[in-house]
Amino acid sequence: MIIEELEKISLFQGLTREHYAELGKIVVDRQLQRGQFIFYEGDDAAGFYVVISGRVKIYKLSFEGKEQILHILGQGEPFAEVAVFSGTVYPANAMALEKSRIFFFAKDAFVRLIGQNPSLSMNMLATLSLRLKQFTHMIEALSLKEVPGRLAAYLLLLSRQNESNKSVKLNVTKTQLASLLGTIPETLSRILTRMNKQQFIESRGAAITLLDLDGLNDLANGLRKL
Amino acid sequence: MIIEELEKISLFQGLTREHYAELGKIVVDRQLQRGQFIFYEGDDAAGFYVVISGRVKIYKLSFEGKEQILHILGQGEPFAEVAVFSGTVYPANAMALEKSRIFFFAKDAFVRLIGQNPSLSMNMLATLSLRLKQFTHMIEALSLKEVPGRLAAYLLLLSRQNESNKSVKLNVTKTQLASLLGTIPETLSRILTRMNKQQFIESRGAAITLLDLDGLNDLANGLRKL
DNA sequence: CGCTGCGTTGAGCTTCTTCAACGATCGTGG
DNA sequence: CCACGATCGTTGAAGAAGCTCAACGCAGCG
Repeated sequence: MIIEELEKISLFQGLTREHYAELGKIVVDRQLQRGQFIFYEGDDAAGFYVVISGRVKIYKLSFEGKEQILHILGQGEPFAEVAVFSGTVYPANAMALEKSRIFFFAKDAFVRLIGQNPSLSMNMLATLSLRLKQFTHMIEALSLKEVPGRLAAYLLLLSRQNESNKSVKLNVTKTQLASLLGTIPETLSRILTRMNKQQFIESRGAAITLLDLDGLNDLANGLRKL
Repeated sequence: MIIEELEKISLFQGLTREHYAELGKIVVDRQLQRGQFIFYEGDDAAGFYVVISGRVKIYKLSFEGKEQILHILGQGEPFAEVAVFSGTVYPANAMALEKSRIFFFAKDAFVRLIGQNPSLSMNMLATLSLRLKQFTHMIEALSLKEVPGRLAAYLLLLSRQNESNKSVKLNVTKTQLASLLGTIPETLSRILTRMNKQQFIESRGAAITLLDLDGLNDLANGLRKL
């Protein structure tokens, strides 16, 4: 049961049967309620996690309580890997967005495994690099784009992933989307309204149809304003 | 000459004599003028670099020309490592801030080395993790802190590094600092003035004395406003 | 059935940017 | 070595973008 789940995790692709067995020995299987905390920023970092089912958010909080979501992770995605290789505490908070199942891997046991398995370490390097790239885009968006541009970029990203090009279904609440885009629900709501009025999109609840891909692209690149 | 430089690079600590020789074979030694470009965002990523002397900035540009500096790198620090493990193009621009010397390592040759050397791969994992943590702080700052808070956090960071606790010397121009903090020179200048007037700091050019560490800490954490 | 969280809208305000002007400084070529 | 241009840094006035606060409808869930 556990081994089967391990084999589905892309981070663990290319491992030998023995290594799966090793992983199986050190893994801790956890069930989470919706809204349950996994760790808080500053907690001692004992290891990292992989989402088996459900969804998890990684986020920071300001003193006033404003939230910035760094990631929303789904099936097969690892999180808190940073804790394994650098630093002794988690640099952000983690919470289950829905009923979820996650695997925990203790730091030291995992480091031993990775030292013996070049393929595992290459996978981990690729994972970390990917995250760095994502953060690069997030920093760019926060610093160089206004909220309409960030939203447009996000919608286009979704449409590229979904393949059903012009129709997109938000997989997070609008409040969470606001937090992911570095803004607040009120602002997001207003901008969605404006995008509707100006025929960039047509949104009904979580279902959004992209009416003007070129226009959205211009918004995302700062070539046009709302 | 080259081998000696390689031995000083912390990313390469713990390697055998043979591996240094290998690295020496694949390294490309480059001299850069102040202001010289190293690569542009979107360029084909052939490998990564290490700064031997001088300083290099990694940055993004908006369509309107506003710049966000992601990193400023000095002696011994690697950059563009992401290019090696994920993606085919550089995700940002790189330019020498001063006369600099850098080493270039081609992607494929380096990947071969890393596959054979667990110590090298652990070093690389640690490096990437550190960068991720730095980016986490940057995202937090951009999204959750106002400019005075970002500046206070930056000054405190410098003072912690320098050990000469309360006296800090900016190692970048104020224009660059503004870009690093996600703002513009005018705003930074105004805030420095206010911090002076309110006795948080005393600044003369690039030399800044931190007069009220607790106050700066409060600013950095959003407990107090300027 | 009531409660809680989500989403929307309006009014007012804060923060930051833009645009403009100007002095200081730095580096370079004459 | 000086003079010049370019960059850097500062300050003011005006404007834009986004946030806060408040109110309210709505849906989902216990």
